[in-house]
Amino acid sequence: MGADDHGHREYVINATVQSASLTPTVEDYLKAIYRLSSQGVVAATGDIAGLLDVSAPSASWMVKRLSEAGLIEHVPYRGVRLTRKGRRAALHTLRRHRILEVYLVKRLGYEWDDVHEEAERLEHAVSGKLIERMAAALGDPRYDPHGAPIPTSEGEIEQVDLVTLAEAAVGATVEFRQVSDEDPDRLRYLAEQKLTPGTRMTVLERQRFNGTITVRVGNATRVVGQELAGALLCREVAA
Amino acid sequence: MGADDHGHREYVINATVQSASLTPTVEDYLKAIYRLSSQGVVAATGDIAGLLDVSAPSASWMVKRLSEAGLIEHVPYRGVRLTRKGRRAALHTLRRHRILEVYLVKRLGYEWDDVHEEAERLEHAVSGKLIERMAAALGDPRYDPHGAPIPTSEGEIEQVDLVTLAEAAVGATVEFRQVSDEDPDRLRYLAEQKLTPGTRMTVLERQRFNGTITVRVGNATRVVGQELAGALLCREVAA
DNA sequence: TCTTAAGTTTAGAGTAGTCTAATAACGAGA
DNA sequence: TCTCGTTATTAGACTACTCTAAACTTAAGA
Repeated sequence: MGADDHGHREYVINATVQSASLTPTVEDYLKAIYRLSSQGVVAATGDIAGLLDVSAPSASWMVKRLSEAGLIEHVPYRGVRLTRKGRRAALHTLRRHRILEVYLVKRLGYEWDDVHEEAERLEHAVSGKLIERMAAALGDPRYDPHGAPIPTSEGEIEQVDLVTLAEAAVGATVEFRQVSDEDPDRLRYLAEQKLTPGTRMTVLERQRFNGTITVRVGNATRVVGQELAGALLCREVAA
Repeated sequence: MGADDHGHREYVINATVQSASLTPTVEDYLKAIYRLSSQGVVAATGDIAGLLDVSAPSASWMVKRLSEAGLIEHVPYRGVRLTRKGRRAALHTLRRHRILEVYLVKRLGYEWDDVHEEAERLEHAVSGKLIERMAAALGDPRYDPHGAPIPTSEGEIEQVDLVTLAEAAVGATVEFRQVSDEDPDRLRYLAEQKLTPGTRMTVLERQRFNGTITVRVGNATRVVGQELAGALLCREVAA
């Protein structure tokens, strides 16, 4: 060692990771990688950079560190995948984030379009004790305000196959289950339209070229644009 | 410039400070300086280092930066004093800390000996909006669980002259008003002894050499050691 | 007034990130 | 198989802190 100084100085990550604190930055990277590799797909360094809004070299540098720490597996120029340790850490942070979101909505009068940013900061600062107290006070919720499943404190997460409304077959009845918490405008729009998780819709028609979808909600008929339809995660329902 | 490079590289603090985020570290330093210079006394660099458990050079370096940012006035080798801007920032953080402490106790079942550490981390992460929601939910509390006054959102703080029980005159009746939140053991002991802020005590006797104080609380007589007595901040009461 | 101890600051280096610019590797089409 | 565009990584610098060791100030005692 010592001879191979590749530009950035080298240091070993100090985390034992058991639950010994990862830095907020590391937690954010792990969450991003988790999101990108939902189906076991490898995440590209560039996608990580894009999601976290950092430069590609920054992401590349962090990937190296994470890999050295045993939190991810990295095949240079190929991509990245969470190890069991990394996945555990990511789900740990995700649990915090989602419990916080529920708490802010249910106990402090936040709107569902307004909780993401706050939770994003708090998830790195709350103790495990506080999160479990919040969870208990809320009756151990299983979903966050946007319908996303909350990992258990043991690190398990419900895995349901959802399709976007954009993908649903004409004639199918689906239940709107989940939407990303990251776009406040979209969330406000959905709230205005009374389109919240749990709503059942029947796909009546799909427009050929603009991708617009017509659905029946209750007795009303509604037209959903392509972009929005692609963001609404739904479960196919028998009837 | 450029020629006078005194070891540490130079950079200008980027904070406009209006309410633009100071780093957590800066907030901690300002809080420490506020505590040390309660009565307008200058705070020594070494005391700041001691309170924050950092080395003297670290404190000295930060003092320089804080001074450049207009948050403190620094006379080298003499000491440090908060500017109006610095005081505002310190009280801002203190408000967050104390609101959080009340919230944790009243809404999440925390014990008063257990809130300091949690609040210490959260105070840097919560938004102003969240703090004001918590404050409103609590009915705008004026004191934290340890009796410390909570600065208003405008940055005003109640200034009451308190004496420690150790200083109270024999024969005097005092009301226990406030105790530091930083020593969990002491707080647990006080809770066990049912000695909480609001308790009235009459000083019956002060032992000559060990400083032990005998007080009457209600109908009971209690002996309070010197160290503990020095930590109990009291208000002198007429009767 | 001189010396010395205590306390403060400077010197210089390390850590965990950030960035831009330059280089290297991959993979798709000719 | 070669070339070229895209993507990834390395090079090197900067920030906001941390530290130890050394130098400097101040205040107090002889």
